[in-house]
Amino acid sequence: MGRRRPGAPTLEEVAAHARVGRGTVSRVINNAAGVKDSTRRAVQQAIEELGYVPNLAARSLAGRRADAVALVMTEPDWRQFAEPFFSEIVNSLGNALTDTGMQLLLTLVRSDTERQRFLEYARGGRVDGVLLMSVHADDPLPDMLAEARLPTVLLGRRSGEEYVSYVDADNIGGARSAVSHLVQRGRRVIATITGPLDLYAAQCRLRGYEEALKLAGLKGEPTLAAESDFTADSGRRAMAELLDRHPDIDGVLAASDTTAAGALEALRAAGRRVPEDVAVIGFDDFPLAQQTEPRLTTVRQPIEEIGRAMIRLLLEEMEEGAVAWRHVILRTELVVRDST
Amino acid sequence: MGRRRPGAPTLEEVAAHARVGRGTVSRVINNAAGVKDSTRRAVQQAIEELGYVPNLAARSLAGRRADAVALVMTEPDWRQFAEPFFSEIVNSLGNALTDTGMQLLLTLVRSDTERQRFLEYARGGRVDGVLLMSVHADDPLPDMLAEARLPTVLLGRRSGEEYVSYVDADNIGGARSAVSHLVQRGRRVIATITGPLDLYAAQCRLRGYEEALKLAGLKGEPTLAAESDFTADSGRRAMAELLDRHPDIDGVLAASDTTAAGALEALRAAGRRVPEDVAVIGFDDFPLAQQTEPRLTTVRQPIEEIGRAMIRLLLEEMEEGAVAWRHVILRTELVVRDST
DNA sequence: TCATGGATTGGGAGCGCTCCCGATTTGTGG
DNA sequence: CCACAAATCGGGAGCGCTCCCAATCCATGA
Repeated sequence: MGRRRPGAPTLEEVAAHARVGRGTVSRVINNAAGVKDSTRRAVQQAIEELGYVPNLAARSLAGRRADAVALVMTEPDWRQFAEPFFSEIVNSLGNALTDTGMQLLLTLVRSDTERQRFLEYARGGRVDGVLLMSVHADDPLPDMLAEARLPTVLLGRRSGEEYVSYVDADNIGGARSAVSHLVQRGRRVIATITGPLDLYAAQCRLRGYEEALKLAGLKGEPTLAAESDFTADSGRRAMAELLDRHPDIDGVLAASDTTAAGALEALRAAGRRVPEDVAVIGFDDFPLAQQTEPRLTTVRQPIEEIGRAMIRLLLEEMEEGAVAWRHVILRTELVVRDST
Repeated sequence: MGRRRPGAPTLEEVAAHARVGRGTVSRVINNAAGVKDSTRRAVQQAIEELGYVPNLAARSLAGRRADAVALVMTEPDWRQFAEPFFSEIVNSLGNALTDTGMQLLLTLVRSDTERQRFLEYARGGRVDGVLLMSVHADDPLPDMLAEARLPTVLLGRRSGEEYVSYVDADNIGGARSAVSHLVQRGRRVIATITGPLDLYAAQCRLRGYEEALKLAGLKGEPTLAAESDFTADSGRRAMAELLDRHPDIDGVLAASDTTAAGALEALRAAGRRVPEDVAVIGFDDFPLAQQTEPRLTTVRQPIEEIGRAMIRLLLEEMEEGAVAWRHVILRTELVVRDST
């Protein structure tokens, strides 16, 4: 099954063709120093003429490196995958990786079989490091990777006691400042639409919400919180439910911009004006936040910085061999627009 | 950069530990026949005890195979990536690949640099085959892969004269039967919201629409067609535009369910009842089609079959070394629900 | 009991590349 | 023109596995 085309030129053939040694060709294709300019050109010409492409398996084997990192989505529910957060993150990781010469491979782990297969793939040395996103509290994969001594960086953490390296946004602080802003705007009955609460990030945002209420001397009732799964649809439903329970709501913090967009629709359907009757704040600051009507006030997550930080941590860990875990928490920022 | 943990046990060490030869261990880990049961068990125990994991680079090098296929998204516009079509397809490909033991790697090609890097990766033998989705008419990647003799299968084709292997749905037939159904329902002013017309699939659906109109003796004006990019938002806009141009529209064929959902909203906003005033048909039959109000009549694309067919073609091509191109066109089916 | 042939098994010969050290070439100053 | 160091270069020694053939084992039937 799947033999490679035979007769692909090898490094040795290039060397013969250019009348130099193997080492020299190797130096040239790896852009290493210590090759006379004239020689380098001769080799490059030979490569050109033969249409030589290095065999990456051989390179991996000899060099003990794969020059690739995997981005793993552990999400049995595929809907998640289609959310903008995902594509934004992939984008920023791609950018951050561009000049390292490494390939970014996305991998999907939807079942135990697939988890096992990925583990074999990773432990088999096909990737130098692993990036994990949307890790739920009970996901064992990070531990398995850590045990295998594979450089690993999580996007977000599974709990407050996470040890595996991670990059996270300051969810508590972001939510807190959002709610404080609502309070400053004179809102008194402030509800929240949370994300799925088995995600630590969602818990943190809820915590920030509660803290800010307490700080403002407002009482936070459990009935002022409704859970969503980050989709617009669930946001719509949650908002309708909240309005049902508390018709006097005048402020809402949503778990994401997408959710907030759903909430806006529900509010419109219920005949509430935004922001006059109800002020709404989203979370993420995706492009979407500027396309809603009215444009969303939201808590900006520095996606680009998150991507860069993840890659930086991963490279560091690869460098020194996964002997320590590093954590980075990035500041969030309130972006005030028209919905508050 | 990125040395693998040293001291990982090798096949040779396992052999020594189990007091057998290298070949025997190889046979065991590859589940090959011709090993006595008792020997097999002994080897398995040794593997267990040493925590042995095969080095995939070495396996690739010696076996001239990668046991992985890449799914490439060539889409400079990331929004596309977040559409349900993508996750559905990935899902079905994942299923189809499950029992081949191969890894599915998603790769993103957003720029020329990335295209080049991917090409090196693929030609370097890191994957045995390539699946390409959402290929636009002017995408050179399929040709480059074909030239490199890499087994390749497209999802959809770039034009009517596509030669590279592909799996496609019968877009013309699907659109035609959808419009015929509208005609049967007594509709006379039938519009269409097309997909981006640089996608051949979108052209075909438009063609099917036109053919059916002609068949029914209705005249099709260019102003009865509006272009979208498959998103709900563009569907909404296109529908509003169509209503503007032809207030007497009583039937619409949308380019996808997502687009149709947008169209439904625009119709509602314009005060039209569906299906009483205007009948709407989507395309794809995603779960979404059953969640709209009213539930969508739509043209079902057999996603699961498409995934299976793509994998089958790819495996065949890998088997025989990309000496021929194969094409499969899958039948589509009208699913009648409440919007017509 | 002993050939006979199929079932197992061992291990040599690579796969194509990187690493690295010793050899060769080149350049420099006296 | 020569000694000596620096800049280049060549190629042996693997990396860990699969392939495959020769060697060994074993059950059978005459």
